[in-house]
Amino acid sequence: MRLTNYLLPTLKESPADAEIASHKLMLRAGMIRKVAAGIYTYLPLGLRSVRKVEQIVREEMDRAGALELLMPMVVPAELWQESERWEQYGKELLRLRDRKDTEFCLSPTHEEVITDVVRGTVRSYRQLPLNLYQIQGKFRDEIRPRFGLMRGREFIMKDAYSFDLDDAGADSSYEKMYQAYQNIFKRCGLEFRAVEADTGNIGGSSSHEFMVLADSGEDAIVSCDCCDYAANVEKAQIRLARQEEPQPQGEIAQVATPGKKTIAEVAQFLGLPESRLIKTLLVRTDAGEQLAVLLRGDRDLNEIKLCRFLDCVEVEMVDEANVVKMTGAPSGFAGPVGLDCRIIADHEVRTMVDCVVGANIKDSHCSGVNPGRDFEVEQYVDLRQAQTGDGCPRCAGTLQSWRGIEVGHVFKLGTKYSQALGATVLDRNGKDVALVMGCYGIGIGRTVAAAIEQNHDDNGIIFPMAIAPFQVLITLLNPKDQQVVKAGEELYNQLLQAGIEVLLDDRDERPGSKFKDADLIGIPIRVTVGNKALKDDQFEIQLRAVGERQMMPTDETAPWLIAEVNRQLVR
RNA sequence: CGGGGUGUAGCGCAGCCUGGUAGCGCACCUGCCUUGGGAGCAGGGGGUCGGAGGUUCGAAUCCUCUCGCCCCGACCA
Repeated sequence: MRLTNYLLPTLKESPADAEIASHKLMLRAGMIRKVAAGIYTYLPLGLRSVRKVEQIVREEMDRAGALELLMPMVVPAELWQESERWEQYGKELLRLRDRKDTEFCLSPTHEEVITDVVRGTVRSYRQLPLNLYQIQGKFRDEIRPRFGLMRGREFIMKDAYSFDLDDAGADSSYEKMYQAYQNIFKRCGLEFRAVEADTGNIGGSSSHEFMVLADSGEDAIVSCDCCDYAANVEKAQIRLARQEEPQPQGEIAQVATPGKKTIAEVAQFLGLPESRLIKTLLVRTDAGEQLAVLLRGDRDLNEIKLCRFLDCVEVEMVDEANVVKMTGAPSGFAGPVGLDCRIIADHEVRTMVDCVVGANIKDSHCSGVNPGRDFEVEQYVDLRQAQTGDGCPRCAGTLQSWRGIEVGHVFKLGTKYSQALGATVLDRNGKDVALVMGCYGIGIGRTVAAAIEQNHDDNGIIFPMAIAPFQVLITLLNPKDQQVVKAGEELYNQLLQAGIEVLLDDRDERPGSKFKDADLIGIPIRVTVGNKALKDDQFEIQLRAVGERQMMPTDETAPWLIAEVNRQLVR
């Protein structure tokens, strides 16, 4: 492709509403343009990267035995009513009516549609296993779209759905997808982790998220430094520290802590580490129960673990009026001693000795407090958020925490949708059996964004070869110099014939602008054709990731480039 | 949804407080000049100042409403 025939609207400055590197760079490099909040046009350069990821996904899905199909984006309400998600899904589901006033939605995911297809086409266990996928635009009316393609409302997703006769078959389908995902993200040149994930309120068994490691990631994950345990912090378990029988020393005593309401304030005021305090959280479940949750002062509550333990969908902090009602004091001074409600605590609290808790009296805390002696805990549970330094639940190793961008998710669905929609087959015995399903998603645009997040510098993007919009960029320094044009075009044609994706910068611009654009758009290999080097029959080669320039005889350049492109693809 | 902010040329911004016929940089067009890291000079095009209503002789500026966009939001006793 010649740049003079291309649309490459690069920007010197980043638009004010872009926050993170990938968003800024994709806008500046002319890959995307915003149309509305969370809705983007993919410009030619951006689309090429998107297509690269799609193609890798397609190849690996096909290799894993999945079949591509394409479902509609506009889906009748009645399908969603059958699964009862029409009511459950909430505002993320964009609903609309046609001219006959029939209700539809823009489908944010396709369990209903695919299940409908399968129930109408698959009758026998002999047709299983089946794994169907599509690569399609999805719409979710996110509360807060942000970070460009990272969290858009409209986005491109690969979603796959597997159907098996039984759990063993479903496990095998899941394993295949897990492996395919490993291949896909490896081929994309990403540094990632597959982590155990919370299954959310869909319930069901296992689930893994594929996380690209990046500081700007919206998810927190932990991984073990010894074994391969890795999990989303929402899910991460923590090895129990060895417990010695606590030996209470002190006597309980009320201390004045005027106006000191937070853990940090109280700890500082009393000159104690936060770990000597017990944090007393008063929460209310969605069923209306109010209870106290205790944690070591320097720990954070993992609300998902709490919900799972309490068997509820969400909990909220009790409001000020009810804090007063429960404790007799304003918020900031709640403690477990003498508290008249159910009390549960994180395991760690059991080992704490002579600690400080709220006194349930305004401007007062109690010191010398000991669990078991001074108050009763109904149950000790794993409730805290895992963090760096915590023990691995699988081995003697230590957990390390990271930020991650969720680019893929594999999930065992069970029979939720097949039962709701009546997707059954006859088994060997001629008996009707509900299909066991799995679903598997990959955010295509997000994968491109994550790759940029992970591969950029101050000057711009540094694309991994596999998803670069072009593999080689040839910059003609003096496009009016016939020698330069001739040599450059010859190389260009050689590369094209070899199937290399090459972009020829034949614009009549100053060298500086061309180099800046080249760095910005991040094509992995750059060849500079200038009249000086050409006098010695040489081109200049520069790898975007490395930066150093090297001279190369013109007749050796094409073969070298072809080899280098392939070398970087295999990696 | 709550809190905060913002909306002026394609992009980045000033002007608003203190009302008086809209400006800067980049980009774009023409010409000259220049050509190894976003050159220079000269000329030029482009704006219903997000929208509606109001106050006023006069509104980008003040008031009311409205829409868009951005940021933060269980953080904890």
